[in-house]
Amino acid sequence: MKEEVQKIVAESLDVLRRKKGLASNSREIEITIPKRREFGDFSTNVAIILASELNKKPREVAELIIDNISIEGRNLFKKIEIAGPGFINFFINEKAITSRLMEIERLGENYGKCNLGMGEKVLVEFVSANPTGYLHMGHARNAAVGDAISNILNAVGYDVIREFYINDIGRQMELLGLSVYRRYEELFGIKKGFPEDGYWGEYIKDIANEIRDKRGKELLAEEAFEQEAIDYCKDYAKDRLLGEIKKDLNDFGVAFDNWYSEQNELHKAPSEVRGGNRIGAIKNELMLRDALEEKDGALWFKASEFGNSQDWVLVRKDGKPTYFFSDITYHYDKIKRGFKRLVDVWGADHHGHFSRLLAALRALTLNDFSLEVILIQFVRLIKDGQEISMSKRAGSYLTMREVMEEVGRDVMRFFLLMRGSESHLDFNLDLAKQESSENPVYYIQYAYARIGSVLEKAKESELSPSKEFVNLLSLPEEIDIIKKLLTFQELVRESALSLAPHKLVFYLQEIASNFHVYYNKIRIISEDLELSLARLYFVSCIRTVIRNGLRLLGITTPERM
RNA sequence: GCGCCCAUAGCUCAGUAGGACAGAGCAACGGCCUUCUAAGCCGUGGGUCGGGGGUUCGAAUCCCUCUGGGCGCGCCA
Repeated sequence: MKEEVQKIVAESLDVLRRKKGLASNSREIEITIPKRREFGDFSTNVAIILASELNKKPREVAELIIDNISIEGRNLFKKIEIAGPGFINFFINEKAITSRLMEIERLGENYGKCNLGMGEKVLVEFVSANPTGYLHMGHARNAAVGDAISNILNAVGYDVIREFYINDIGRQMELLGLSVYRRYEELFGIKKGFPEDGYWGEYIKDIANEIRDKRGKELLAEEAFEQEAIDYCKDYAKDRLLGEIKKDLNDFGVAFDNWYSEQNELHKAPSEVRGGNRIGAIKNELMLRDALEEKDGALWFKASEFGNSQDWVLVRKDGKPTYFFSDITYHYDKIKRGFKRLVDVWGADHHGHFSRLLAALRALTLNDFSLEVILIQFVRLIKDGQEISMSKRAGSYLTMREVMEEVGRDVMRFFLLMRGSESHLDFNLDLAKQESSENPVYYIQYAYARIGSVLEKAKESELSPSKEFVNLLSLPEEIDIIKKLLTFQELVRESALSLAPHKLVFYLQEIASNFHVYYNKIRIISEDLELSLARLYFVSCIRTVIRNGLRLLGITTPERM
């Protein structure tokens, strides 16, 4: 509807341009929905903007624009006003509004979708947690946001691939293996001292126990020969923990299209580019571009020559590549796989990584791509009004699974999506556990279920929603809700453009609230048959929007509550 | 020290490609179930948009500066 208003104003400007030779402005005409009812359904500031260019008074310009609006345009509006410093306010005809319900009904599940992305491939990488422990609430937030963004991008016409990068090689994995092995030794009374920067969590002991149950004391070895045993522990623990991660995410309702193993894809897989493995190929590429330098026995990327603040090590003294190097190769590979648009969801503590990664990709002379990184701020868990402290290394943290079991998947997803990613998020366990109106998830789901219940009731009396009488919908509540329903498509687009699912959350809360108010005030099924049919049609459209919105967030829509 | 993020009602946060008297939820208090689900609704209060400058017809939104928080600045990831 907004586009139509925009078009009408644009046409008027065209006419003016021809008649009066007004200076053309290439700027897009801004149409907004005013906050205040007195300012109409749509408003534009073009007259104010143009006034200074034309050296006329804004209100005079506004009058000219209004005078040249087409007949067709006039039919859409009930009233057009000039207000304040020169805003033009448009008031839409009620009939034009109610008839739009048909579009919602016709599109059904597709209402809200569009073809903005035109089928372009997008790779959304998220969670990508190291398989060294259980997922915690930070990962959960990352998962909820990454998944919702994927859904939203998909809805606006992108071809989305969800990918999880498995960091299954490197120092942290070595530490994991060693930690498990030391715990294993302890089971046989051998105490060699636990690595200070190892993994201290209780789950390491559990894994050690499992290994003992499987292999007995077979793995015990003299210090000089223990590497093989440590490797075994490492692989065993990795498989175990990755299995847990996959299970958690699956139970959370996140389905990755691709699990990308660093070890298999970057170290083992041969490179398509110039022989060797992928990571080796990147080294060659960077060498050719004179971006590398040997120093102190390590290999450095001269990032400072590519716009970053300092140089970084790519290959350690011991010959092993750093995480940075792997990540460069990984992102290079993403682009080579045909993705021109990359979206990464990271924990906020990784923000420093972004510019150096860009510098490296630039050094590789990759230009035709975009990398958008969503930095997720931390989650604080609040229980009994108190913050629960968490430390991954020490192993003292509430896992994603524990919280999910306590509050349920829908509540968890919703709470994690309630805030903008750049805001710290307080996850209030006390509120999350409440099954009442104070819990916003239930509030929205309840609106959905209530509508379903009304439709059921109607069915019993053999009434079914009908578009035939939508013109009877004339209460201000009805008109207002329909107007809001009609902004859904644009809202989805906006959420996609800003990669911000929380906008959808707020929208759904408003729609649900509007419906509950309406429900309490207005009888849907009444003596008036035609009006009843129209209202049933109306509420079923509300239900469609709530359903489509919740689906994008990955939240279920229970038929009964 | 340098860099990034944040600061809006008692609490948790929306609103930031500038727009017309600043919003929601929670918390507090008082009401509403013989009528389509009370996981609901109605009513009441509550803010120098961290401080100070600047740009603009117009600033919570843009620029500068200060203050107070969080995070980063590894041959960890």
